[in-house]
Amino acid sequence: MSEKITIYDIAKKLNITAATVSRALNNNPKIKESTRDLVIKTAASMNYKQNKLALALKSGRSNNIGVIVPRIDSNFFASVIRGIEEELQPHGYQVIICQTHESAKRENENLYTLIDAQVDGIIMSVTDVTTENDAAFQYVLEKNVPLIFFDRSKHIDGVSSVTINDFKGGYIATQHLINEGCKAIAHFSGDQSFDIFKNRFLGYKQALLDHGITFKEEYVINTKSNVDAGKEAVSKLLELETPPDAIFSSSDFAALGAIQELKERNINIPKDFCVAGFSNEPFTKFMELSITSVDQSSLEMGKMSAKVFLEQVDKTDTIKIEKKVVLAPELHVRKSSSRTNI
Amino acid sequence: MSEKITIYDIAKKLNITAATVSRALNNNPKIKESTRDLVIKTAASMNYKQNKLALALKSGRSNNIGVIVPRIDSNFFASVIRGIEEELQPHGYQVIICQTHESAKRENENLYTLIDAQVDGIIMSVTDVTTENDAAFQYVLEKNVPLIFFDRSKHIDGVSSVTINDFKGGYIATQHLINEGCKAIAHFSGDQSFDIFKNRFLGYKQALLDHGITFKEEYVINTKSNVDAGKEAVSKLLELETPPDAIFSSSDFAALGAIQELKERNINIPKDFCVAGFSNEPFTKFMELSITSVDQSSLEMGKMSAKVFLEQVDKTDTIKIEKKVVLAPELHVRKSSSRTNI
DNA sequence: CGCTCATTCGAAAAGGTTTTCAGATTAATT
DNA sequence: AATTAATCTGAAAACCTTTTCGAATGAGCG
Repeated sequence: MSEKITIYDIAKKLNITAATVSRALNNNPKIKESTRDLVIKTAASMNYKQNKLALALKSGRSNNIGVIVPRIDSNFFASVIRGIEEELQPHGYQVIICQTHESAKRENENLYTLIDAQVDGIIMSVTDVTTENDAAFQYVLEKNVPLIFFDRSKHIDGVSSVTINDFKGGYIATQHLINEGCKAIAHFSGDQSFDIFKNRFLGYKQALLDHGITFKEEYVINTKSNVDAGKEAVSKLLELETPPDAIFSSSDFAALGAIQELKERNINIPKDFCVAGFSNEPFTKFMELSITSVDQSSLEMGKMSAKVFLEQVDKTDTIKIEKKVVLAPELHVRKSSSRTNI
Repeated sequence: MSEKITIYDIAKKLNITAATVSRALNNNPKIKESTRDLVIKTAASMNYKQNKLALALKSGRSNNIGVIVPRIDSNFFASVIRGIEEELQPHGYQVIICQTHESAKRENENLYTLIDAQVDGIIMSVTDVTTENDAAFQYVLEKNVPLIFFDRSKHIDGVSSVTINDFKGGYIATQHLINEGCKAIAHFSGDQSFDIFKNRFLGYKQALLDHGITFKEEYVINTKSNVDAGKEAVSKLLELETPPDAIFSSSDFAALGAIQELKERNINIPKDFCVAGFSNEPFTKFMELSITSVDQSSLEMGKMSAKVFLEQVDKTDTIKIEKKVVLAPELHVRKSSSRTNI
């Protein structure tokens, strides 16, 4: 167990004071070149390491940043975190992760815990958009800790956000289905209290409108983001008097469920039915019948969130700049909707 | 911006000293019941929050734990991290993540950075098993910081590890293929310098031996863990004089590549050729032709690693207990190898 | 020689908590 | 009533760094 050596130890050895050592090591200009060199050399020889905890206490900055996500074992969130880590690591920040598991209570706890741990910023995708109780968020803002939402965001003054253009995502996916000759396009919508799902829905609607297709309320089904929900939903659709011939799903998992159910019923994809999903989950491209999907450029979203944080962290002004970054979605056309390629 | 209030502020208000406040808040038994209540009450009323950085400096414990993985956007690593976070969060630990991107240099840097940040422990899957240079690891051990390897481990005295029984994983997968009637089973092996891949290979070999099938060197192909590598490898196998009728792949991705290539060549799976992979990646069960795979119980691995850490963190003894936990693998039989179900 | 000014460094406080040692108060015992 | 024991609290050190303020030294100049 190597003894902890401090700047006092160095000072004692050189018959100077700890203050001088500190200044020398921090390149303070008011130190003679010769003493600086001497200090640096002996510090190295004594194997001195700065105590980051003492520095954190003194400066009030922990050099940690908190990231809160519903869960980490989802490709999307993991990719975003990867982007954040890669962008922030060169700046000396460490990334602390928290999971909410879609619980508003956990989300609150995580916020308070991170502030208690004195993180220098928080990047998160919100779990709880419905409640009006912003207390935890206001607490963060009071402490002047930069707060950045990504993907799922909430309208709070002073909070920046990084999202993709979900409206456009919904639009181009739907437009693509129309271009492939689909006439009756259904939609699996997610929880409409989230902006992301609402906007995908609105994009879908607008695309229909722009191409002269009348919107039908019964073609919109609110589904959870899992395979079984997709199966159920498509079953309902097929029971309609005039069933659709395509689905734009807000979720890749629900899209997969729909495809499985359609195959079960011997409906030919994409000849008789097209499907497009959202998120570009890895499995969509691995399937034998690969699934068309809208990519959210998750890695880029993470990096951008980190950049926004870096911009805000040094602004000591109380004038918070609220920045809204919107990334472009990208449609990956695959077999589940490629009639032209057949 | 709410003013930071300290135990001194509470002390002043109550005409007592900060020491008493500290003791009262920490349930020190040598404090009168009445004063304790009073302190707790006024602390709450003044909205006091303990300064974790000061505590960390004083105690030398940061309440952070570092996790180092090659990358986070892989289902396996993300799941393990999820397990770690869920197990440790109730104990007040925060999880800091680092990525190595399979670079030995980055791995070293991460180790030093985490120690500098005074984490209370490190849980990692090693990137660099070949080099003899253990300096960074020794540095961690010198500081008496618990170090736990999961999955990919390295033989270092004093380091605990949590792995699955890869030998058994390879054995049961191969045995399953034999039971399905396969006579000539090939193997996609990973980098043999890693124990995990070597053991899967040995399990494969043993299963052949136990069932009277002669091992053929030319049936073993060293592949990277990606789709294209699997395609290439299976192509080589099919060029052999007596090509195999099954593959046990150490990687799900390579298994997928093999399947794609086999289909391309109109070889019927599983009737004429069976495939089994390793890792139980999500896509293996989503495929139309779902892929048999060995599950690594990643979530459990994470939780177990965290538990081992908790056991070691409070042992102030210098007598380090080196604990080796081996979890049981589980074979998930799916269509790519289920002849009996057809 | 005396003054100013720049340069370089030291003393001490600040950041907030825990903990050891000892002192004070009260209660119990003789 | 006096001594002892038990209980409670205070003072100060310790954790380690940065930073403000000011002091000392020496050079340059009148």
